[in-house]
Formats: sequence, C-alpha cells, structure tokens
Amino acid sequence: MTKIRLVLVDDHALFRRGLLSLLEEMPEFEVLGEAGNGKDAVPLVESTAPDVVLLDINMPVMDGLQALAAIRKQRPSQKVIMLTISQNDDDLISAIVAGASGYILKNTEPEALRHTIAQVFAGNSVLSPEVTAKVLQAVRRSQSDKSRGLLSEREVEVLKCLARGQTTSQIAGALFISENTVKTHIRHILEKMEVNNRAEAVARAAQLELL
Amino acid sequence: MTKIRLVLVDDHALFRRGLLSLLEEMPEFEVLGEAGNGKDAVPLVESTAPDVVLLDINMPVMDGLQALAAIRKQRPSQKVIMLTISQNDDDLISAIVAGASGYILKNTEPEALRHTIAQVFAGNSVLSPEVTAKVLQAVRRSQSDKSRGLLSEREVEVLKCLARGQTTSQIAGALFISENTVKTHIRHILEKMEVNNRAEAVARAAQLELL
DNA sequence: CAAGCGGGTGATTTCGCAATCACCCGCTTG
DNA sequence: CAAGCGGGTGATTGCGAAATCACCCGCTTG
Repeated sequence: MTKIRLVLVDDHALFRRGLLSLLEEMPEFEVLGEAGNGKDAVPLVESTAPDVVLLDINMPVMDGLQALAAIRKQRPSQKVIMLTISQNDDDLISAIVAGASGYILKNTEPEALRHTIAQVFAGNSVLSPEVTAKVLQAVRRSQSDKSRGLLSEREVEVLKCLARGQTTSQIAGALFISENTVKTHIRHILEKMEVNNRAEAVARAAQLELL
Repeated sequence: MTKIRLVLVDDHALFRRGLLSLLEEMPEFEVLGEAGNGKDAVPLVESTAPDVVLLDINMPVMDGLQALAAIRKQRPSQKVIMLTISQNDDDLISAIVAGASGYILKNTEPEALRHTIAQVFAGNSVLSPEVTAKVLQAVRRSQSDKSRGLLSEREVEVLKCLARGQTTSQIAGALFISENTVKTHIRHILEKMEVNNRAEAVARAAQLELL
C-alpha cells in the first residue's frame, strides 16, 4: 500500500515530536519532514510535495494563515489540515477562505486524527465538532445577509401581503398606493428572487423565512 | 447514566427499523418514537421532547426540510440531525439555515453515527466529510461575495496601486486623477474594510485575495 | 522651517435604484 | 363581451452612493 505522505508544521518541538512518533506508529503514514515556522514550511512543502500538510496557526516568523496562503499559491491543489488550539472565529474563517481542507483542534483523539487525514487525502474535508457549529453559524449569517439586502423595505411589505394571499387591489388598499405600483414592486420581487410568478415568490420567501 | 433520548423520522420502514435496532444495541440511547413523514414527526417531537431528532429529507406528505423548520419553530433549541442520502447543495444549505445541528449521510458507519449523536447532544455540530467540503465552498463563496460588493471598482483600482507600494501622488498619476481624489478613495476603503491605515488595508486585501 | 507624505473634513456632480403611477396585453368567468 | 386579475413595459421623482476635487492638520526629515 502506498503511504500517505505528510509534512508537520508546529513551533512547539515537543508537540511536533510527539505527533511524529504517534503518526509513525500508524503504518499508513509517512512523515517527509517538519518545520517550526511558516517561513521554513513553504519551501519544505515545495520541495517534498506531500499529500497532506498538518499546519499550526500560532507560530513565530510567519503564522499558519500566511503560510497556508503561500503554500496554496504555489501548489493550489495542496491539501492542508489546520491543527491548532485556536477556536477564534477569524482564524477559522480565514483558514477556510485560504483553502484549508480541515480544521481540527489539538485535543483531538489520535484515532480521529487518523480518520481526518484519511478523509482529507480522499478529497473530503473535516472539521472538529467544536468548530463545525461556528462554521454553520457563519453560513446562516451569510445566507440571511444575502436575503436581507436583496429586497427593499417596500418590496418586503408587498411580499408579506402576497404571502397572506392578498390580491393586487387589496395590497394597493392596504399600503395606500396604486395597483400599478404594487405590480411594479411585484415585478422587481420576481426579478430579484429569480422566480416566475407570485406563488413561487411566496413559497421561497416562506422557505427563507424572510417575512 | 441518563440515556440520550431520540426520535427517528424516515419514510422507509425498513431503514427505520434497522436503525432502531442498531441504536437500541447501544446502551446510551433510548428511542422515544418514530415517524414515517414530516406531518407525523412534528407533533411527535412536540409531545416526546427528545434530546435529538434523526430526520430524513426525502419524504412524502411533508419533507424533512419543512419538518425541520416546523420543529425548530416550536422548539427553537431542539437538536436535529439530518440523516439522508441527499448530497444536493440546496438541501444541505437549506438544512443548515433552518437550524440543523448535523448533516450526515446514510452510508455512515454505526460508530460514526454514535459519535455524531453524542457530539450533537453535547451542543456541538457534525457534518459528514463528504458534505463538509460543500459547506466550506459555500463559506468561501459567501466571503468573496461579501468582499466583492464591498468596494467600488475605482476603490479596488486604488487598492491595487496601494498594494504595489505606490504613494498618493504616484497613484494619482497612474489613474489620471488628483491626489485629493486618491485620498478620498483611500478614506472610503479604510472605512469599508474597517482598518485604520494603508498598510492594514493592503494586508487584509492580500489575505482576502481581492486583488 | 519648509517640503513631502499620511490622514481627516467638506463640497460637488453624476448615476443608479427605489418608489410611484399610467398604460397595454391575455386569460378567465359570469 | 366586459369586468377582474395576473403579468409586462415605459416614465417620473427623489435619495444615496460613487467619483471627483479643494482645503486643513500633524508628523518626519533634510
């Protein structure tokens, strides 16, 4: 069996050596090299071309996020797992945006780490359960942001009326505007929500909970 | 030890029964009830108040996403794990937005399912590695979308010049505008990126790769 | 101390979008 | 067939953001 070739990057020599012996006990892994900071890591990855890089964030000289960006710039398909103690939201999101395939905490069990590396090697991504919740929150926020800015205030009001099953003339009466104006608002709503009729608009609005 | 109380929702009776016997073999779980569609699931969850709900997406009468929304509306803190074969992006994102704490595929190993339920019960979130990559892609897209719309075209041009280390007067010459205009653009860039000086702006721009 | 640079404030024009209304078309239904 | 409704096109006004420039302040440096 071809071994999964790794590079370890962490500024704590003790942790790095412990991790090294741990991984070498697992027959499917082969550690090609180690680095104690980002500046050393970039050329090391360049020259050894490992399957997966295990990368710490908090490091002197060049931190893990900068190193990640540099590595991914040189080798865009390089798989990198962030292995860190940081549960900081900015670190997490930055690492994802910079192209990390995994983000796991240092308190992870050896077996889980083994599983993570195998999954990443197979082309999948893995997050520690503790940080997954943060990522899901970020997704929720970004989706609601996207929905918020989409429609103007007035258009949302019209949409609410539509959802109550009101007709054009009823909406016009309720909002003290002409039927023509209501129709124009609905037109814009349909365009922005990329739907073809009132019913579809109401269905998607209910689904997105933007009422 | 207090058992983790579950409710299973899946329209395939065979799968549901198999899952039931599997979970009952694990001493830490207790299955309070089952449902074959979303319409039955909502009142069942309401009455039994389980710790965690395992919910399929593809179901007749009321699909899992609608059921998830209904359940979370009645019991906002209810923990729900989507257990499905769907790797569809829309299903995945919809489930997350609707408040799912987990999204795992039906080909998951029993031990991994056991682990997932325990993590969700503990307040964390879990995704199957196969879908984690999709979520990370969604995060990347939403972050770049956020960055795109943030700065105007002209402001991006100025920022590019800044990143090359050009001074105010050099930028003014390059873009055929006055120094004052350049300064105003930079002012707006600093405001929008929430940074305090040019260097910070360049650093974050490089990090976000919006050059 | 004066020139150059980074940074802050005010003022202008222009352009796009929001909000409004009028008018037109095609379908159903009594 | 005419009245009502959903849907489409054009036109107006007003506000806010983008883009432009002028002027002011404080620091460094020769």
